[in-house]
Amino acid sequence: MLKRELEMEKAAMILKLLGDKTRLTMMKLLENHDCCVCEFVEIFQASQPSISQHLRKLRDVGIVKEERKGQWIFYSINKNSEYFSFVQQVLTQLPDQEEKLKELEAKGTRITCC
Amino acid sequence: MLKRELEMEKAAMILKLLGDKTRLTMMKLLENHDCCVCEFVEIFQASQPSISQHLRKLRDVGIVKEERKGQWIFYSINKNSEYFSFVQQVLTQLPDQEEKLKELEAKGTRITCC
DNA sequence: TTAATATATAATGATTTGCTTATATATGCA
DNA sequence: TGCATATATAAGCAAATCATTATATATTAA
Repeated sequence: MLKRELEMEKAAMILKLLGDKTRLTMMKLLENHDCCVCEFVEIFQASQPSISQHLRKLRDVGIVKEERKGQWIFYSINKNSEYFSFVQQVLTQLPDQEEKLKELEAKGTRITCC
Repeated sequence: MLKRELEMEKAAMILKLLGDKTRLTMMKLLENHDCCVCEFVEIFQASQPSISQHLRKLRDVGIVKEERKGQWIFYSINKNSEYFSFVQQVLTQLPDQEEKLKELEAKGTRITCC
């Protein structure tokens, strides 16, 4: 019973996090590719702090993880998160966002060094 | 391309709506049963305006519909909504909330007249 | 070591959200 | 008709959210 309440609370919390266009698109992109912060800045044409704060929220609940690679910090989906399958199921229903990465590659701003 | 953007925007909007414990639980309850406003008031131990306002948000985007039955207004999931399958997929992953309705029945406050 | 690049964090402010209180509307019943 | 019940809406307020600006930290390269 406590569990049931808790689960609903947690699910609502995750959905609220995903209920932002920027974060939702980030997650969809991360579904297939690790990305670094500056790529997101470029993709969303947003300020670096804004992107950084969105990523922090996703990281704080553990649905993404970060890994430094030299100068860059790459984000990826945390497959060990207790929310992983829940999140994944939501993402499956979204249109893919490959185009956004293609645009980066076209501009030559995709970070592929590592 | 416009479509892709639009879809993400819409998906985020729906997820934000579902990203509230009260609304999310409402939707899960409605998955299997129509409910009237006073039942929700009882279940959530919330004020009537608060419940009414949550329902309005769900109705405004069309994922629930209302039907007056005498004195009461019953809400149900709108299966014709363009978001129906999206919402349904999310709900499937949540623990069922039958217990909440059982409690109402035990208290004799479940509206079953119609 | 210094400068440049990538990222995070803190502080601030505008907007949004969700509740409360008060009031309006609609239905059923005496 | 008048009253009780069910619901919706409006107004006001506190808390949460999201962007911005400013600053701090970490890495790389000169």
